[in-house]
Amino acid sequence: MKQTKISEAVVRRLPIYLQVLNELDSREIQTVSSQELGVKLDLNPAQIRKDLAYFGEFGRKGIGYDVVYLIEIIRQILKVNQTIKVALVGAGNLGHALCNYNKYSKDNMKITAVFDDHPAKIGTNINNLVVQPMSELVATIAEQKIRIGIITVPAFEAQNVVNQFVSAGIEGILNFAPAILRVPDEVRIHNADFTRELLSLAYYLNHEGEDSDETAMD
Amino acid sequence: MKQTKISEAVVRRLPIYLQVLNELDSREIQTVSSQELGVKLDLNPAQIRKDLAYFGEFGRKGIGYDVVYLIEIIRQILKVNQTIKVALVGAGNLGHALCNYNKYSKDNMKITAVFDDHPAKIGTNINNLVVQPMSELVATIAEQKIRIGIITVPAFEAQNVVNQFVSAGIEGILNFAPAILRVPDEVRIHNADFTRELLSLAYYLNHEGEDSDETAMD
DNA sequence: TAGATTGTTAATCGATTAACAATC
DNA sequence: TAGATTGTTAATCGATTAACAATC
Repeated sequence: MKQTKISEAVVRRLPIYLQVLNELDSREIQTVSSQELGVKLDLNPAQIRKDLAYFGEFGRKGIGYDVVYLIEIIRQILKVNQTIKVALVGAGNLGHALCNYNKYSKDNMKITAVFDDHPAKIGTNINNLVVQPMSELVATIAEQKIRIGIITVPAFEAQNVVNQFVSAGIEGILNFAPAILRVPDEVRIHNADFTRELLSLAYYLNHEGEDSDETAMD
Repeated sequence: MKQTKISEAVVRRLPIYLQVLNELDSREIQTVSSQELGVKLDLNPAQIRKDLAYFGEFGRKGIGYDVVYLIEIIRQILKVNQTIKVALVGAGNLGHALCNYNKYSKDNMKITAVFDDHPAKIGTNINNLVVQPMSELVATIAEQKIRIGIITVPAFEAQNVVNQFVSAGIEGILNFAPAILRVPDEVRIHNADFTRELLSLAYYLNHEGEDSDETAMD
């Protein structure tokens, strides 16, 4: 697998490819061209071919890509061909929601440890997992060799959880709290704060009638 | 407010600026420079200045930006200076979690209508809102003049909800279902599917020990 | 063979960064 | 006045797209 320097834009498209491919596979479609993928995803076919070509030659000229094979390849690239264990801190509604996703997910990412420091939560059951106190975080993460952590606590507690994750050796964090968090350079953090998404969505609402102009302009 | 063509990258940074500014404001800091914002957000100060300059001149040379004033300006740009009503479909755990965010949010985006077609859910209460059946979606959205919709149903039901949102005249959709959805050109859809985030995070895990090389290479 | 489609190079497009005059 | 910082132009960098030889 040749590996130069892959841009973040490329990496962010890989899970999307995986999603369509899974869909195609469940409909028992065996082969797909970059052209067809492009239509489905509103992407330029050349971009799709180029993205994949960073990692190797997976297609067949004149034919396209084998769906099952490409799924396997992208899983390998994303390192989710084996089960990846994930820890979650914050056993509220959102934490529950994410744990439940587990059951239906086709991906090999499983939440295998849940933590919360609220006494009422500790010891309760979420989807077959017992909620553990934060004091057990470091030991459990080490024991299970967990490398990814999810934060679903309120904003004011988020930085504290980040720090504990970092001490525990977590390498990647998915943060749902609406807060700006500091991590050391070697730890990666992705923000899934939905208020950001909502706010940027609001920007695109046209203000019709604002100056008595009803035309939808581009 | 001068308005050329604003790139999506710029729009996506505005909510982040708003977040830091709110934080600064709550700490009663009155003025901030692009330099300081850059440090906090790991962004180039020139980029921050340029982003803001697309919309007007809001800073003072030699001084920086007035925090309160800039918050107001960005709210105006994002069109969240008045309350924006949002509809949500899918009263499961995730739907509950998002409704609860409402209470604490400093943003002016409020979920004011919740829908679900599961008989056990209809009529129940979430955070002072009564869950309505889907049959009432069009009427309620028209009545409340709702323009943004959130989807928190399972993947296989998501496209159906999209279609109903579109018929109801919704202009922007925030989708949490792990599905690829089709919308007409005039409707905007943002995906908040957390599995995508998790998968791209997995890519960045180094594979130490894989070829007996423990060095963390950049 | 003719048609389709890949992988890849070159061209284009757009976004980020550097630099600096203006000015608080 | 000297120091700081903006708004903006020009330079750089990187990502997307077009084009096409190779080949199934």
